[in-house]
Amino acid sequence: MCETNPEIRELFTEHGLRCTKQRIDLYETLAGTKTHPTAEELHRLANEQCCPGTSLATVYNTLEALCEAGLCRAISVAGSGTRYDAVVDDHLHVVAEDGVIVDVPDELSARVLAALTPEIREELSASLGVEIAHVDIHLHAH
Amino acid sequence: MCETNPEIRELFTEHGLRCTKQRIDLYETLAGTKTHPTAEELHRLANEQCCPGTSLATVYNTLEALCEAGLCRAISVAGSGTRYDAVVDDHLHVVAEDGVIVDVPDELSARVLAALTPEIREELSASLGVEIAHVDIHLHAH
DNA sequence: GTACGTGCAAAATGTTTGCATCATT
DNA sequence: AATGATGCAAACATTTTGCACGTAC
Repeated sequence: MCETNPEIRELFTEHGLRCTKQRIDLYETLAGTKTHPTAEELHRLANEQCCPGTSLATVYNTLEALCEAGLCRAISVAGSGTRYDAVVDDHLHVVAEDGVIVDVPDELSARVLAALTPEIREELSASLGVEIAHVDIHLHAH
Repeated sequence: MCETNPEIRELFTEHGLRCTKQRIDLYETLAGTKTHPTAEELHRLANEQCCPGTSLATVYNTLEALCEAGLCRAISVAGSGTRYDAVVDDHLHVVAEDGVIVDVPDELSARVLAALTPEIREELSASLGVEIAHVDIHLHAH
């Protein structure tokens, strides 16, 4: 790892992001984990793995820039801070009682998401005047 | 309003909650709004409407007790704190860009929630080893 | 009377900001 | 060279905690 990946440089440029060492490393670290880390966890991970000296403020700034650019998603669960996910396609999350977040396999996710048909989106648009940009589904386990 | 409602006393007793003036007023205030207030907003509302002197710490304590007892739900949206909802039946929320949360009409909610069939729950249980207690669906508007 | 809830203030936590320096374009 | 990103520390917002007092059971 460590800021050399040309695909990421291209991805960033396409999305109007400047290619700094920190951003690339943070994105690569985030994309390389399945644990939906918090900002603090990502900070720790990145500093251990490749980028010592990266500040927490930069992690927050970078995550915001990535979210704004559409390259990551913030996931918020009551009681366990904000977590981040480099997978931006709609998919379901299972939230364990301790706040740990696990992805639902794509095939199962797709079957649930299929319920949000164009007709339902249209009815939402008609009754509430909103267009749905993306969907967050949390299944709370017990 | 104001701590006289016998139905709420009964509800609390059934759920093992002690019936204090503050808890009853806070619950009644929360149940009487559709705005999914934050703890701060609920604190302000309750102090204006009936219960001056109620402290913010008590609001937090009470909300936690209510959630634990199953009488309210915490809703968390990235970037806009934790909000609370006295409606504990599964239903969808639309999240506006400014963080405001609006309920999706029951009929539409039910049609989406119907996608979480017993078969899908079973597959989740089999593949991830989890039982789903409740579901949070946020439709993000743009 | 005992166990639990409340209010206050202080502390802990999580996130944002201002500013000087540095890197990318 | 100009614009924007970084790191640090301080500020800020939100939530939790300790403790003395009060209330429900």
